Amino acid sequence: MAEEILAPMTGEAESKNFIHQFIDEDIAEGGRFQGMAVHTRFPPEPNGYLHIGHCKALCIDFGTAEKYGGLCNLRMDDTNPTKEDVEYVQAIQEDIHWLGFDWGDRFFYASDYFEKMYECAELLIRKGLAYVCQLTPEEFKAYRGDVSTPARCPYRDRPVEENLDLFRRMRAGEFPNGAMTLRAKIDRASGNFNMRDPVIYRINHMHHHRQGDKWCIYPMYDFAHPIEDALEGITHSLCSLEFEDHRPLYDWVVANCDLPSKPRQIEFARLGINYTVMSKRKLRQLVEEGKVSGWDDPRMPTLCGLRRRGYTPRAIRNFCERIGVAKASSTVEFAFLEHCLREDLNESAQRVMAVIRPVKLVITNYPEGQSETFEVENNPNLPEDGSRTITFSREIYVEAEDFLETPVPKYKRLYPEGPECRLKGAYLIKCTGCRKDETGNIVEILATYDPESRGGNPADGRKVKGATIHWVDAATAVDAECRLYDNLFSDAAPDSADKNFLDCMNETSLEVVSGCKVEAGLAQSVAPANFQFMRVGYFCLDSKDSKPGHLVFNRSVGLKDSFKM
RNA sequence: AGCGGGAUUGUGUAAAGGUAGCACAGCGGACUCUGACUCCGUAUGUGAGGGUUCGAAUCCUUCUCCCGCUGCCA
Repeated sequence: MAEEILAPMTGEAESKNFIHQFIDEDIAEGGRFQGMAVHTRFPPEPNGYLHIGHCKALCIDFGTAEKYGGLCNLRMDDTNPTKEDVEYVQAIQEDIHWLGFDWGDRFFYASDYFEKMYECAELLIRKGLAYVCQLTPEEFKAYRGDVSTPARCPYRDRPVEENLDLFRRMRAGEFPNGAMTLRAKIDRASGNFNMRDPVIYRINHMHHHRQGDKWCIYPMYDFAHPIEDALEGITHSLCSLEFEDHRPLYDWVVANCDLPSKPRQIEFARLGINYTVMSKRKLRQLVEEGKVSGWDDPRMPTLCGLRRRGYTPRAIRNFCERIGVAKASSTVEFAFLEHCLREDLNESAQRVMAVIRPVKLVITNYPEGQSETFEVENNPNLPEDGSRTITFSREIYVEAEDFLETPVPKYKRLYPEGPECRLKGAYLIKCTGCRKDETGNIVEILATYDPESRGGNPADGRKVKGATIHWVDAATAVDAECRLYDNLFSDAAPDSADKNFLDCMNETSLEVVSGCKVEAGLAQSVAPANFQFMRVGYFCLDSKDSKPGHLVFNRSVGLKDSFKM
């Protein structure tokens, strides 16, 4: 199963990205990675659900390790108890497994290294490379300086013994939150503000989801991360572009903390998709303010949301691999994600017929009271998926837009005196007219069928000029409610997705259509009959076990996206 | 302004001095029992100027524009 998911869909030659080139150079020159296999890590902070952007990082982290025959660890980067929760730890693991990545037995928590990090901090103090600072947060900000003014700190030259004593008392819980910090002594005048004596430990009297109340001081990311990497023997620590400025600090920690290995940080551009909000903070806001039903709302770009919208692991991973890796920040078109999904679904999804906005069609020359059945294939690309039996009779439902009283140019569907059309898998019909109610709405389409075309094949082999039309039998069809989901911000301009994202989040991204008609057998497989249509021309069952089956609809359906004429 | 990055067609990404290619999106057409898929065709690109070279997206130089950083977040 995993292999199936892992198999690439396209036969494109594997090309080297700039990360591979860096690694090749590292391997070629030997040096600090002498004899080490390439080892990467995926380090999410358990403060939210994984989204499509994380998948890019996942593919890079796991993919790079795989390419070089190395390993990739999964590590919860839980150094700040303020935002973290166990709820997320399990969800993250599930989502990663769903995508088909496997970290084997290499699952770690950064917080399990707290003792070692503390030792590193004491080491820095003893080396005269760290000091306890008692500036209040407000003072700290005021003393930070600016591009032309170096930072100041009156506590910078505190004697080593005093620093050690204070730091130990910080750990012992003698001081309240914010009373003091441990700072690295680096360069108060650096143009890179990360190097201006950065805070490496802060006091936070708070229960940690894993460490409980053992600690009241917590290491900062910049200090903790290189230690985590080094302890796990990571050779290449791949992260996104905004950490570029932090690399000197990463290297400083690695150089000064007497660590077992010297990992290298390499940065790449994070994923941006137009019309899509990727900020974890904002996604959380949507959840907390009830704008969506949860992290797995099908409109969310979270992996669990995409899953409910019908995305497959294969499609998502293929997408992430095909968008490439570079350092230039970029925005991929949402249409490409959809393409990758269609590509996968076209191969794998079982077909079924359903009509979203049904109109009755009466076959006037078909005997009343008669019915018959047809065998139709479930997937033309996958004969092994078998077939199913569908019922046909005098009255059926077709899509409202499959009929036009007066056709537009190139319209190949039903209209009076129009071309012969094929009812998929059943018969050839010709439209003869329609019936309207007093307000002019079309309530019934009238047609005649060719009894000599059972199965959709005319006896004389003539070519069918019209289109093939999907239908469901009126007598046996089951009512369903369809939920048409669009991406969260389909109506928003690409950049406004970020600006007024809550305003952009509106009901247009979800349209509920009742009175849809589906094949009887299909409705039985899920109760209640509740369908989610994606705007890419496929839809899925939103079954209770969260394992949607894909069903191909006869053409693109979408909120703004009815078929082109 | 200081520091760090970046710029190849509408979008993303290749081309390590030698024909600017691929994918998506677009447009046109063919095919088709899904207006899907597939296939064929087509338009659009090396940010700007100088230099080195037989030859530059690639090397040098000047400029322009874009992004990130001034949390006791990650």
